[in-house]
Amino acid sequence: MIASKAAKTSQFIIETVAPYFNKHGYIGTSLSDITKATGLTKGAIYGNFQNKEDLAIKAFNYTVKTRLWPVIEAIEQAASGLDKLRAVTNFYRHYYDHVSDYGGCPVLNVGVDSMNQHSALNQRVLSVIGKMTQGIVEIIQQAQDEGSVRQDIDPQAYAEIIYAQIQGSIFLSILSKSNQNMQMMMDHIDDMIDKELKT
Amino acid sequence: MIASKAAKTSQFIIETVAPYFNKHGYIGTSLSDITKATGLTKGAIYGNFQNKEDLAIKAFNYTVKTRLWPVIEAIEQAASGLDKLRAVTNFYRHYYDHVSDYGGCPVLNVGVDSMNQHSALNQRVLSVIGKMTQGIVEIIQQAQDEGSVRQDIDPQAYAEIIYAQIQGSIFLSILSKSNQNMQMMMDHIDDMIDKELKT
DNA sequence: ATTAAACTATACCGTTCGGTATAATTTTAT
DNA sequence: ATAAAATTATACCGAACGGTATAGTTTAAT
Repeated sequence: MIASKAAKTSQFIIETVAPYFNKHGYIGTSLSDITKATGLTKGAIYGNFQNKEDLAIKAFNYTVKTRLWPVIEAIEQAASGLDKLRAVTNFYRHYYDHVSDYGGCPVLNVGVDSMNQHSALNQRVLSVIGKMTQGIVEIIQQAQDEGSVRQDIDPQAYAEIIYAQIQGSIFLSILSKSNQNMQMMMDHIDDMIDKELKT
Repeated sequence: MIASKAAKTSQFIIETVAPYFNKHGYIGTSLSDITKATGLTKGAIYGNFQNKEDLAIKAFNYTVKTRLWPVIEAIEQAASGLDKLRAVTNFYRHYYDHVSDYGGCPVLNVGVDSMNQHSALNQRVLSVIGKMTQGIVEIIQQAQDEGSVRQDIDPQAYAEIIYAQIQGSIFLSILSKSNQNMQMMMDHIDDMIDKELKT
């Protein structure tokens, strides 16, 4: 048994409802939406998941995996710290097309959706944000070790600035249904790296 | 009759439910939440508003008024274009404390909440974003007229960059329940004005 | 072929949803 | 004092909500 029937069904449910949760939020996604989208019955859903929140968390994890892992792969393929920074901005240059059909950015959507709750979803999105920021921190540190970024730069501070700039441009781009703002922001971040970070 | 009873009640309802809508979103705010918060009955609510959406829009407008008008007043009190730009960053330096008890930024919250719908609320938030951006455009143009900002700067492009940076830092600050990110970002925008925009 | 697992079909639970209706009461304006 | 306006109290509507239960059927593994 390489993959049990149940495991395959669970995966099918997750993949099917993930964009729905991303588009309409937790409350906005009803069980009838879920059964309608999957063509399965409530029995099948509750046979594979504890409850709605359990499914929502696994759907969020899957969305993060498919929408954000490509940037990690792009980073890994780059060798130098500076090239890794370029890989980040180049990834987000195409991010709008990467998530627009999917209902937008999962970090932004679930972040705002769970903003005033202390739910498991809220913890998960905070964890993702922390890991993304930490990833940028380590890239900047690597570039410093390689001597291509100034030593007096605070990696944590710049990582947070860069990630905030990315998320802000995501917000405006997706709301206005145009990748223009994202493109401009990525150019701006590239400029900032050249003018402020580089030795 | 300076203010009719109905007008006062309508205003009372709006002011009472506005933070609730801001915190929990449109679907997340039920009519029983509304009656419970106001101490009024459904009859009173539907006597003063057409329906739930009508109330939600008026609550959003009120929230925008109280949370965002202060920045407009601060801008008006500044004389030069450069001082007006400083007024913007100084306003957002205190924005976290200004909105944290209120459930966060109305533009961000309603923007994401209505992102995948073409509702009246979505149109309203797009309009607010357009006006905020246009306001920054005109400030940059004024500074250019005054000779304090370079002529080759594109006001529209920089206004959008600045507003995206602001919204991104709002997102991260409110999610992490700390104004640190906002403070850093406002410093960064001030630096950018000094180094890139100034003549 | 047999057994266990997976899923369907269906009915149901109590609760809440947004919204309507209406009579009775209170408040306001004149 | 009176009429008009505003609000309460209350019951109700059909629909949907998340979740549970169970008998029957299909599918998969051995």
